Amino acid sequence: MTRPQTQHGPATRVMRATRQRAAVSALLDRLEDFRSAQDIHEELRRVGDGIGLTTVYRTLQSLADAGEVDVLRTGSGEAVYRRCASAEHHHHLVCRRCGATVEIEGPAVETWAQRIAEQHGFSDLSHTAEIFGLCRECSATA
Amino acid sequence: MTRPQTQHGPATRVMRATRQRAAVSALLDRLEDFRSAQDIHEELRRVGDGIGLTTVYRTLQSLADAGEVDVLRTGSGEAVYRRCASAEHHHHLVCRRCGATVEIEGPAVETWAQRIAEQHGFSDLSHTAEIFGLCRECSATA
DNA sequence: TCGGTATCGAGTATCGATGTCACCTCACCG
DNA sequence: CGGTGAGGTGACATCGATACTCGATACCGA
Ligand SMILES: [Mn+2]
Ligand SMILES: [Mn+2]
Ligand SMILES: [Zn+2]
Ligand SMILES: [Zn+2]
Repeated sequence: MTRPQTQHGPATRVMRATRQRAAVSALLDRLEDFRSAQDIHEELRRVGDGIGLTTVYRTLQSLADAGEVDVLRTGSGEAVYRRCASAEHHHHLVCRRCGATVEIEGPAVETWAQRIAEQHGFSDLSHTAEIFGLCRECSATA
Repeated sequence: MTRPQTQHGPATRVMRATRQRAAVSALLDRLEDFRSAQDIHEELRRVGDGIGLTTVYRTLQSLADAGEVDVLRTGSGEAVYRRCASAEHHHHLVCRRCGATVEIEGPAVETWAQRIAEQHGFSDLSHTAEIFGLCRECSATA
C-alpha cells in the first residue's frame, strides 16, 4: 500500500532526504539499546555530525509515527527510541540497568488483550506489555 | 505484615495524619478514573480544600509507594493515579477517550513474562501490561 | 540552474515534576 | 492540658524534556 507521489491534491507529503535525517537513521542502525533523544543528539555531535536538538526530536517522532522505530517510556517518563529488527508488532524485555533489549513475541498477550477487551465491549484496541529486569551480566555485577 | 511503631531504630517512619492527606485520600475514593496530580490539585482547590501542588505530588507519591494507589503513564508521559479496588497485582483496561477503567487479571501475562525472562536469564522482574481502547459509550459517541 | 518550500536550529517558552527552606502542626509527654 | 520537635506544608526556584518561533538554509523538480 504505497502512497501515490505523482497525484495532484493538496496533501502530497514529500519527506525530503536531508543530511540530518540520514545521520539519525544511521546512528539508530548502529545502536542496540533504547536511547533518549538527548543521548542521540549528544552522540551525533560528538562524532561531528552537526545537528540541532529540535531536529533530533522531530526526526525521532516522525520515524516513530512511520513505525520505523519503537518508543517506550522510562520509569521517569523520558521517551527512548530504538530501531527494532522486526517490523511486526512485538514487545520488549529490557534490562533496567544497562538497557540491553530483547525483542519478544507475546501471542498469549495478544489473545488475552483481545478477549478481555471484547468482554468489556471496548473497541479500537491497543496495548503495551514490556518486561523489565536485570540481564545476566547486570545480575552478576550487582 | 504491619510495621512496628514502638520499636527503636533509625528508620521508624511515622506518616502523620494531616488535613491535606485526608483530602487527597478522600478524593481518590470518590474518583473512578485515573487522574493526574494537577487534576487532583485543581479539584481540591475548587471544592475549597486548600492544598499546595507540591503536597499533592508528595502525597500521591507516598500513596503509590505504599501500594495504596496505582500509577500509570499517559501516552504523553504524564503520571496518573487511581485508587484501585484490588490491592493485588493487576492490570487495566482503559478508555483512551473518557478514562473509564476496568481492573483486569492477567494470569496468561504473568506466566508469559516469567517464562520469557527466564529463557533470557533475566532476574528481578517486573512488567507492565495495559490495554487501551474505546469503551462502549465512547465507541457510540465517536 | 533556479525558485518554492520543506526543513533546520538557536533561542525561548512550556510543562510536569522535584528541590528548597522558612514556617506550621501533629503526636507525644510531662 | 500546654510545651516541644520531628514530620509536613507550600510559595517559589529550578530542572529536564519537549514544543514553538521564525529567519536562514538546502532539497529537488522543472
Ligand atoms: Mn502485543
Ligand atoms: Mn501482571
Ligand atoms: Zn543489563
Ligand atoms: Zn470512554
